[in-house]
Amino acid sequence: MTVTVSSPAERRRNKIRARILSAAERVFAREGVDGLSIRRLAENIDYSPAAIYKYFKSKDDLIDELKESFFELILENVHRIADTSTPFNERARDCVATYVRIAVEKPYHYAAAFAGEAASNDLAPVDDEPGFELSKKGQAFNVLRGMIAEGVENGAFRSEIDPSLAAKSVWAAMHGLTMMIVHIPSFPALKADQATMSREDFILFHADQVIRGLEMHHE
Amino acid sequence: MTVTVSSPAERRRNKIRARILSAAERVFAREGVDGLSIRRLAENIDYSPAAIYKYFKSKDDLIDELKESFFELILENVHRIADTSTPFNERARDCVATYVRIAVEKPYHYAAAFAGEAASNDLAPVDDEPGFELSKKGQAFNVLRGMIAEGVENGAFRSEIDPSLAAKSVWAAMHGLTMMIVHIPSFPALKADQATMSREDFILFHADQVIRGLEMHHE
DNA sequence: TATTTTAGTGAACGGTGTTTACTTTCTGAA
DNA sequence: TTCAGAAAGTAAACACCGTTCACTAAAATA
Repeated sequence: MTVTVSSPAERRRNKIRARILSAAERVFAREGVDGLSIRRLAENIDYSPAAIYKYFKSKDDLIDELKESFFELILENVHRIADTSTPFNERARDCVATYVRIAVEKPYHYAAAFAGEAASNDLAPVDDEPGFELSKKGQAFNVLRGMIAEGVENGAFRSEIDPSLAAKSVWAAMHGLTMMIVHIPSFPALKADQATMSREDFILFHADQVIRGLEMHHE
Repeated sequence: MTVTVSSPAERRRNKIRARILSAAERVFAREGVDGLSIRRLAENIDYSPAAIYKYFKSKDDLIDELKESFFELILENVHRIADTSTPFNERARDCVATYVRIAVEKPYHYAAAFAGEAASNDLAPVDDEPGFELSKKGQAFNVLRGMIAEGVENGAFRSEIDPSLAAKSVWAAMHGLTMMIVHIPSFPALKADQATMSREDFILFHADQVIRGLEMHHE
């Protein structure tokens, strides 16, 4: 059925590319962007430093690929939860909590993804026209926006809420928690303030707090 | 009244230290950590690179001082607002909005302050015993916590709220917005999604949203 | 088989933070 | 005032970094 879409040469090339990426992934996950140098990487895979440049335009390019597949991982997990049929509030909370959880598991990836100047084409455009390649980050944003729109429609959230705007606010709030944990490994425990709540619980607490901001004020 | 607490030599030394810091501040504010190199800095003030090391232990040390005085600036401004007697909700909102506003004015400072591994003694201990030097960041946190405690006491916020915990959540939420703006200069406007709301308005919207999460749920 | 493309390399360029050994200048006590 | 010792300042080197370039060797193509 599938026509031979790749020559042997091409497959060999992709294999080496993948080997470079996987070696890079390994050291990047452990030591971050500063621990990952082209020269070290080349040494690891027994190539000369210059060889890397036959496969990647630059170090930044290489790292961009690591970040993109990291967000692919987040997106997969969030999607899996978003597509279940558990009660709405719980589902929404689990989605945002999962986002934070996975991000925190690879702190260097997450921090790097939100460092530097931003490519400007970085986050989500509103429409995903077919054929228009949307970044994984952008896709994740769209899942969130859809979820909030659902909440507004079914009456869980205040009716005057603009889902696009609210999604940005919610994203920012969860992004902040993630960055805090990434930056302060003991968070939410502080120095003289030993953990009154586990990190897991705090993530849920924060998610609840954020969603509460969207809810109707009834009772 | 004041005894001569500094010798001429000492004053001369401090002057040069200050000159180094101010030159560093200038280029750091414009070009960030990557634009600031010891060698460029030395050139700017007509010293040899090695001379810098007579005044600062390392480049990181130097930058830490820039960050600390940046947070001093934030703290001053937040304090000024926290100490007014405008209505509580408005005051709270203005505090957090001001935090974001000032941070966004010096994006490199803010980003650098929340990059890397965190010194662990970074954020706030709960008690400020006299004689214990609290970082400016820590002091800012304490202002926020006090504010939330006030809200709980006067019935504006839900009574079951733990001010310490809630302060961490609120901080995280505002931190996230700040990071978003710092990272995506056009935020909250996205690519195919042109500004439906100005940045100023969005900051207030987000602040409202966050505070709403703390409020009582009455009608 | 001859030719062109591709994979891979060693050496260099220009940059970085930092240390070391050295000289000069200033300062504080005898 | 002189003189020892501290402090200020430096040139040169060390050990890195990302990247480019001219080059060879190997593989693919015609």
